[in-house]
Amino acid sequence: MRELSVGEAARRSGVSVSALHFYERKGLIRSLRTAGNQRRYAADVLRRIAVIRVAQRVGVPLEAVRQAFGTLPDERTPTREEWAGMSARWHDELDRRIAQLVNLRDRLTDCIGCGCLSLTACALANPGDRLAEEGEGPRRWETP
Amino acid sequence: MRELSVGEAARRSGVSVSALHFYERKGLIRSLRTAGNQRRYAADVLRRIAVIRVAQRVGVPLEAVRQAFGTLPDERTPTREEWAGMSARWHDELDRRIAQLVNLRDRLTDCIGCGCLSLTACALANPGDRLAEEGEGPRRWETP
DNA sequence: ATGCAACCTCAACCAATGTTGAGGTCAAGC
DNA sequence: GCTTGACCTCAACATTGGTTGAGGTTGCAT
Repeated sequence: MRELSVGEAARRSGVSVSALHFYERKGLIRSLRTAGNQRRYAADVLRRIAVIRVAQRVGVPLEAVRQAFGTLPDERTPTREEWAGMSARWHDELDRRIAQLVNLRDRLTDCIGCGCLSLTACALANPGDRLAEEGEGPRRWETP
Repeated sequence: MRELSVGEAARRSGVSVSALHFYERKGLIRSLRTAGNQRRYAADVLRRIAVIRVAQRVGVPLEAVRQAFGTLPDERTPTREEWAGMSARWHDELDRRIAQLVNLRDRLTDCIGCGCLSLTACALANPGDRLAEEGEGPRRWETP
């Protein structure tokens, strides 16, 4: 079975049919059509959906994913190397998110220790504090 | 200055006045009113807002924060011990989120190694895989 | 006592991420 | 060749987390 119908893609990926329609409208995935106008997906759609799911777990908006997908070929199924490149970039993004959360956790520990949570001296509470704000996560992705 | 107006609270916390109104409507913060019906916040509102901001960074919905706040006294400003208890629970939540992301990152590394991202054998792509799904984040919070 | 910034409420709107339903078509097995 | 489940489009609705604006009031400084 070389091509997938929406229902098959939905079952295999774990997302709903309506979500697949939605992703297509948003330009995240692409389908060929049968003579009768039914969607047929190339196998790479499952990889794309997997990436979308990872993205959502780490809080990256779909629009940023769409842009990331922009680096992949449009008409051709991406090569393993092209996917590996994308995956490496995701790995870096996860590294940043993890570092951010660790930082946050450690600051929170400090705050418990000092009893200061949210007072003016506390980095967590003070949005002007560059150390607390470094990163800001998804924004890095949207404007790299 | 014992009590804060909305404008002051907004400036000190870094969130907008309209967001404060919104949090109040949602039951996350509480205000006293002057004779002329203007809001006056007790100092602990800044801690609450700080917690809200941390929550949003790690993807916890406001409703879950509201429930967490339910453990704090309603009429009285919480004691340091009560805040410390909440902070400790946040610390645990951050630990879980961090563990989850580390897990995800390492699985992604495997996928780069094997070139499998999103194929049926891949844990990231297979939602039925309990190892990949463990945690699921905020849900733990909503129904603890 | 007056002016003006800051405040009030309420309703409408926004964007992201989908879901639901109506009304109609396709395709595969009996 | 007919039935039945899967599919199509399009529009409306849902939820979260707010913002914006209209129309009116308060309170601090002069």
